Amino acid sequence: MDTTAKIAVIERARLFAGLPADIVAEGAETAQVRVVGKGDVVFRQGDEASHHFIVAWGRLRLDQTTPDGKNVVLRFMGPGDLVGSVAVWRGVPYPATPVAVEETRVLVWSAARMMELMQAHPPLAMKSMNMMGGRIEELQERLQQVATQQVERRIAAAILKIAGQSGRKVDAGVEIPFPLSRQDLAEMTGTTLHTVSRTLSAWIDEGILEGRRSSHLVICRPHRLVEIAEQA
Amino acid sequence: MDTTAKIAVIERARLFAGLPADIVAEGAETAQVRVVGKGDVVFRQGDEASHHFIVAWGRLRLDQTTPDGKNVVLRFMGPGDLVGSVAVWRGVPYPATPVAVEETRVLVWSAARMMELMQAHPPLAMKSMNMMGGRIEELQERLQQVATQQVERRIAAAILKIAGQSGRKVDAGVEIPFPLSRQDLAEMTGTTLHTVSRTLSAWIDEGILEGRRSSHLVICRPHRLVEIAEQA
DNA sequence: GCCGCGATTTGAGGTAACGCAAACTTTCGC
DNA sequence: GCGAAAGTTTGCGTTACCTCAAATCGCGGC
Repeated sequence: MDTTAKIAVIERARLFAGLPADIVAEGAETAQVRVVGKGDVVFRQGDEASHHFIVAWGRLRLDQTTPDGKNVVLRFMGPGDLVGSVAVWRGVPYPATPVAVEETRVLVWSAARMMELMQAHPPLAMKSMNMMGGRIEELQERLQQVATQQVERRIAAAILKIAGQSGRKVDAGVEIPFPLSRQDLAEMTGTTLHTVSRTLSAWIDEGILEGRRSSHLVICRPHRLVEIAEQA
Repeated sequence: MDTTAKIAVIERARLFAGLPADIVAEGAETAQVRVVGKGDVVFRQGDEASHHFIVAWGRLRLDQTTPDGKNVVLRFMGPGDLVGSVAVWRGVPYPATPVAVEETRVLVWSAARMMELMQAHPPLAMKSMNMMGGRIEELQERLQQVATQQVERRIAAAILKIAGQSGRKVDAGVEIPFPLSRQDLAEMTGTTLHTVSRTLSAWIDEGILEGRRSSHLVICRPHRLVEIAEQA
């Protein structure tokens, strides 16, 4: 990937979006590129946090494993998303593991290099705070959902959120363009894959979804899903 | 409260901790003070985010209300904690309501004034990012707890977290020095006050806690609570 | 094209926790 | 100091969801 391609990626990333061309170019020049194969990890939970990453192409699933072996999916990340920065700033080990759910390319900066960029260009730091704020809001919303809503609503909300981030219009409705297993949805919503499977089966019977035994889900009736997600 | 007193407060606040005296003094001079009576709010969820706050004395409970009327306690905040900043930076309405659980004093900065401070003193922005990162980690941990652990463990973890933040040693053990209702604990852990009451009753019978029908909880056997919070 | 393994579906039974309800106790306003 | 209101305890029936179990399907490897 040459600098021109990197600039194209970075411009779309929220961290650099709207900033002057010279800052974008400087960011692009100092970035390395890394290819992460499907199923491979960018880094592992517990590793010392030494680099910042931005997703260029592809899709990552951010997993957090508990001491007793359970797994939680914190979020899915796509092009433009920032990975690892929180741990780098705080000087703590990465708290989760990003796994590629399809072949993915990431841009990489060392902690020191990104620190230089930020100190040279305060707007970068402001954008970064803005993005961290977005994460906080998202986490607060999910905490509220898991704490107060029943499983069916949480699953609906999770699917809608992913569709909103990554969905693509196809003739049957909105497609989620990467493999999203029942297990993934279960670990996003704090339930079991059995319950997810039952719930999706019911929705497929009602014509809300398509994708039985298939890894590419299609939402046929998004409005109905929204109703379920918001039902009292 | 005069500037000297404000400086004393700000020095202990994580946002200013360890920074040169002149920055601290400048922060103190530009801060207003506001008294918030027990049960009163600093601002309301949905208000336009116009000011940053730091708790000087007292204790706040950060509540988030859902469209269908349920309530979640996002966190308790004490001296040194930053309130409202995330929403100000993002330019979105405050996403939650801080309620004083005892008489509380807060320092107040307008959005513009804090922006000036941050731009004049980059270390302030770095500290702020650091604190936001802490919030993210905390929220991820709680999400994981609510999503994977059963109620008893979550209640134990919530009590331990509050004790760690605000607990005071007394001869019977560690006391939580502000009123913490069963309802509060229920809304922190995503359960009902009935379940919290039953659980605490059992723990009081076992001698782990004291504080039946009293608003000041005392943890007599913290180690036992840790075991419960970590049990497989 | 066939086989084996992982993902999904579906069933049956159990249970943790909820929802409702009522009694009781402490706190707070007057 | 008294009464009302708020917070807490406790019992009981219900249920949403989990756990265990088995059948089925689809995909990748050979």
